[in-house]
Amino acid sequence: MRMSKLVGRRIKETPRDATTPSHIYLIRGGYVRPVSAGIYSLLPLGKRIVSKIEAIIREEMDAIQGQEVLMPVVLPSELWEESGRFESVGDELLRFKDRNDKQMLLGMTHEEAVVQLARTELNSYKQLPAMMYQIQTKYRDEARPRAGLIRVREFTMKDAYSFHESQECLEEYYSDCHEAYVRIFNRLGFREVLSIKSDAGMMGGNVAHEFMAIADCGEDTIFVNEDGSYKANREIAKSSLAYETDSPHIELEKKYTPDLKSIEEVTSFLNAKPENSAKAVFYKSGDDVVFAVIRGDFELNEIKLKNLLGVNEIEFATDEDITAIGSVPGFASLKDITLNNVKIVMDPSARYSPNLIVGANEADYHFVNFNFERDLSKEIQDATIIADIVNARAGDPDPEFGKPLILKKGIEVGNIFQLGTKYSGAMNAIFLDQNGKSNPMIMGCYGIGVGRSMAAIVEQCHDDWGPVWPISIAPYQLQINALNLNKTGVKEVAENLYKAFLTEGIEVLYDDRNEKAGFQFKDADLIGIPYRIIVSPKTIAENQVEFKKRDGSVKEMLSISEVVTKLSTQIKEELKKA
RNA sequence: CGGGGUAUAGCGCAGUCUGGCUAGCGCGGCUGCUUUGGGAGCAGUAGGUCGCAGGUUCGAAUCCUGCUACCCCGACCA
Repeated sequence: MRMSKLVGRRIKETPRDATTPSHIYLIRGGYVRPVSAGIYSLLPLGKRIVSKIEAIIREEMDAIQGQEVLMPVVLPSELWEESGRFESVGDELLRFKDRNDKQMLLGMTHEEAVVQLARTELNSYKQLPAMMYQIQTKYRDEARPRAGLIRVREFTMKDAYSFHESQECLEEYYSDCHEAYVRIFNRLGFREVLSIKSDAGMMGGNVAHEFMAIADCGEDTIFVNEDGSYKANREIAKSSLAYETDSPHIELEKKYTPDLKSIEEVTSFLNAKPENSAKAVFYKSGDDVVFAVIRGDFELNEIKLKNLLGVNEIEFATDEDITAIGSVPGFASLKDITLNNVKIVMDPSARYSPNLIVGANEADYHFVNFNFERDLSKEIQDATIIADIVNARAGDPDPEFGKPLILKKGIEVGNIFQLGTKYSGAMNAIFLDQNGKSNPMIMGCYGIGVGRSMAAIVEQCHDDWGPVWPISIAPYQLQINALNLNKTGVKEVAENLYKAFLTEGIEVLYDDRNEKAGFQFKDADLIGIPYRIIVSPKTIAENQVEFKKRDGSVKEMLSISEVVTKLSTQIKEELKKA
């Protein structure tokens, strides 16, 4: 390709709206252009990258017996009514009516569509296992798109769905797919992608993993220990603290704490630390008040609490709710509450830490030296569920190896779920087993965000001048810069090299504009092509060209006669490895 | 959905508080000449519904009212 004709200009100044490196460089480098909030067009350079990402994904999906299909973006609502998601999914599902007033929607994921295919095409155990995948546009009406291509409304996603006759078969395939994902992210050139066990969320099902590209602008927090032997996301990460269970129980005492409600106020007034206190957090779940108790230095994790209670929604309780169970807002204590319509959940941090400061269930008073087993009635102790409901914290020991936890930010570039029969059951996707009996197919689903991967790779692979594309997905493999095109010989040499590399099958971007060196180099840095050669009067005087790698690892002179063979071979070898 | 911000040439911005001639600057575009190893110089030239709609005024980019779009923080998020 000749730069003089390449569509998509480079921009010298940082666009006002762009804040993260991937957003800035993808705009400045002429890869993508915004169209509306969270909706982008791909320019030629961006499209080439995306196509290469897709090609790698296809190879690996095919390698695990995936069969590519293509399902519609626009779907009738009935399908989603069958699964129940037309009701259960919120406003991120874009619903609209066609001219016949028929309710339609834009697919944000394709479980329903693929199950519709599976239930007509797959009827017998002899056809299983089977996996269908597609690379297709999805639409999610995100409340707040952000960070360029990281969180968008319209995006391309590879989504795959597998069908099995048994849980064992699903688990085996799931593990194959996990391995395929590891290969994909390696081949795409990511520096660091962690696979993390995750909460299944709205997809339903049991086992799930998220593939997190580590990056400062990531929206998700990941907890890992120093050597990576423990890793978990915020929803499931735990820390294991040792509690001083042997400490002697000091006498319970009631203290006057006028108008002091927050942990901060109470503990500093009593000259204690937050970890010497317990705090109560009240929620309403259905008719029940949830009385959650955690140690004062922790934060409550609502997702853990919701999972524990087996509910999708909880809301904060009102003062009236709290009063109704015999407690006092701001000075709440488990002591002396009524047990009607109350669920008590206590985090181990509060349960096992001795001599805590807690509310006295009386305005303006707190207890000090509260101890669970000594100071609560048998009924209340028995009614208390002891469970992990707090956020893990940096520096706390991990629950498996006791090593300090480190927090990292990640971008979710892929995820895999063992769905089970959630969709096949609801939508009657059954098969006949060897005994002629009908069973719902057991499903798995597997996603990768294509555009998000491109952005996440920029987050991991860039310097102060622009992206440094891995060769496997670079828009071109080699760039030729010709300096002083009007000086004798430069143009001829550059043109000849351009054609020779093309003949070798190398993808070349040739800067054939008569621009100054600095101008060309800055542009080249923004385009981030891994191999670069520079032809100028100086170099051709020695029958040479300069060869540079974008990552700065190589800078050397090569003779014009050998450069084509040498670099073509090298590029092909590198591509083979990826 | 809550909080904050922005909207003036393709891009980045000034001008708005305190209304006043023909709305400016830098980059980019086009023409010509010079220049040529890290975003060149000179000269010329094109490019604007000042986000939209009302209102106040002799006069509105500027003041008032309503609306829209986009960005940031949070909530939410297969």
